[in-house]
Amino acid sequence: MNKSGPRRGRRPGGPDTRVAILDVARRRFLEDGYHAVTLRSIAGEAEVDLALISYYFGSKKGLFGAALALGANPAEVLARVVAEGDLSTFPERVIRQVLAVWDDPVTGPPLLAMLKSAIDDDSLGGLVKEAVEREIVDRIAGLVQGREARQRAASFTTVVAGLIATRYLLRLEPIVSMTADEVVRFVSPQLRQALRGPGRPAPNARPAGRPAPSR
Amino acid sequence: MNKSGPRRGRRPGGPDTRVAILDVARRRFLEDGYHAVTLRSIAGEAEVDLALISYYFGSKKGLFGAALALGANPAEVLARVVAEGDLSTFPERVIRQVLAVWDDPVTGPPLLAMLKSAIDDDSLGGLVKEAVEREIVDRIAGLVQGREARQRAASFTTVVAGLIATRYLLRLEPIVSMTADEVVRFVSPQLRQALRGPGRPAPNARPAGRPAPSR
DNA sequence: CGGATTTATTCATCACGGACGAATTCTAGA
DNA sequence: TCTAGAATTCGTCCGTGATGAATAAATCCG
Repeated sequence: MNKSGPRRGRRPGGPDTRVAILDVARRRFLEDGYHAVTLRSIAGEAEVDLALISYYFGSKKGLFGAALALGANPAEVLARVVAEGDLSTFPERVIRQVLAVWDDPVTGPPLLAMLKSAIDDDSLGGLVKEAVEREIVDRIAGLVQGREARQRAASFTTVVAGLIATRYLLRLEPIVSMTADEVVRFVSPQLRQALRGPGRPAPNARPAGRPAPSR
Repeated sequence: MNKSGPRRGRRPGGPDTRVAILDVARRRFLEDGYHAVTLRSIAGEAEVDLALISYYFGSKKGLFGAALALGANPAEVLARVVAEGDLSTFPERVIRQVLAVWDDPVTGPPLLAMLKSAIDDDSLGGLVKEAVEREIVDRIAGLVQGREARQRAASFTTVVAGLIATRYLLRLEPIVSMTADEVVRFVSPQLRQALRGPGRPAPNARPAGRPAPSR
């Protein structure tokens, strides 16, 4: 009966609400993906009023961004891989590292969620694109050093992107069910080939043969 | 004031409603992507009552599936590519075909939208995944014929997926700005390598060096 | 200490989207 | 012609993200 007590207004105690929300949000987003998660469910789980989310983060996207800003950026991972070992084993090391990170149940889902949301939201996509260009392609290009380094680095990135796309985004068989060793065995030759680059630069020399099927 | 006339009920004339809906739906989905399109807007544009969509297709997803079942499926494209020419030029032909379709301002965007939609909705992703496995991987596997054909076909698919992911999904430089010829030059070696497969099966032989960074 | 201000919280709604069920009317088949 | 089913419309439900007003605690400042 007691309709009582102060209902509205600030509740006593320190405002750790913000981090509570962020905490729950991060976990939920990474578990279930952006669209599947509802703000109400986050608010409920964090034992917080729905409006507080808007209050602190403005919008669902804002919350998502804030939640993802925490930890796990791929650039560091690459940096580590690049740093250790020499160029001859680079492809294998990259694949193993990619698999280690993406297969890991704690680091994988965040990356996946980030990637997915970057894909369906163009503004986020732009950020990812630039980060990848700057932190990955340019870095690899610096490594390979030779003519057409940037294109070769990009080819390399393309193959890695394909691996990620098929194994984690699309979950394509038989890629998904391959062991790490198998993936290394089947994919590293392509990476190596990419680094090596196409045979002769052939700036405009078209030896003979077909003049490139004109379309 | 005449509130009049028969309002409810079946309207006279042949029921071409179903295809009308499908028509609009297809275009809209491919233009704007799954989430951005609302059933109400489709109904409006098709000059049809909202409930008719449920009536005919059950749900939004049902409509999406039905809309995509129509035409422009990549399987046919592959089939055409596979049919003509011999295996030695297969990689180049695939790349050129992929570029032709995805760069085309009329066929490209639809595919892109479809892909994006499939990525952020898992149930749709499942459909795409199965289609790709069945129509692409298995088909290529049938072509290459040899040991580990399926894995080699999958590797091939991975490289193609990478190309699509970087050039169209992520729009990564310098991939996006390459001409078709450049793409062919830089990517086809990897495709060829993928078809060839890794050198020796090497079931458990690990030459020497480090025993694969254990984690 | 005591008001004024800022910060945190709750409640009440809004507008919109998808889905459904009941009612209605037309078409087709016996 | 009578009747079963197909096609169509309306009204409504429920869940979603977002926002504004009201309220109360915390903080600042003299």
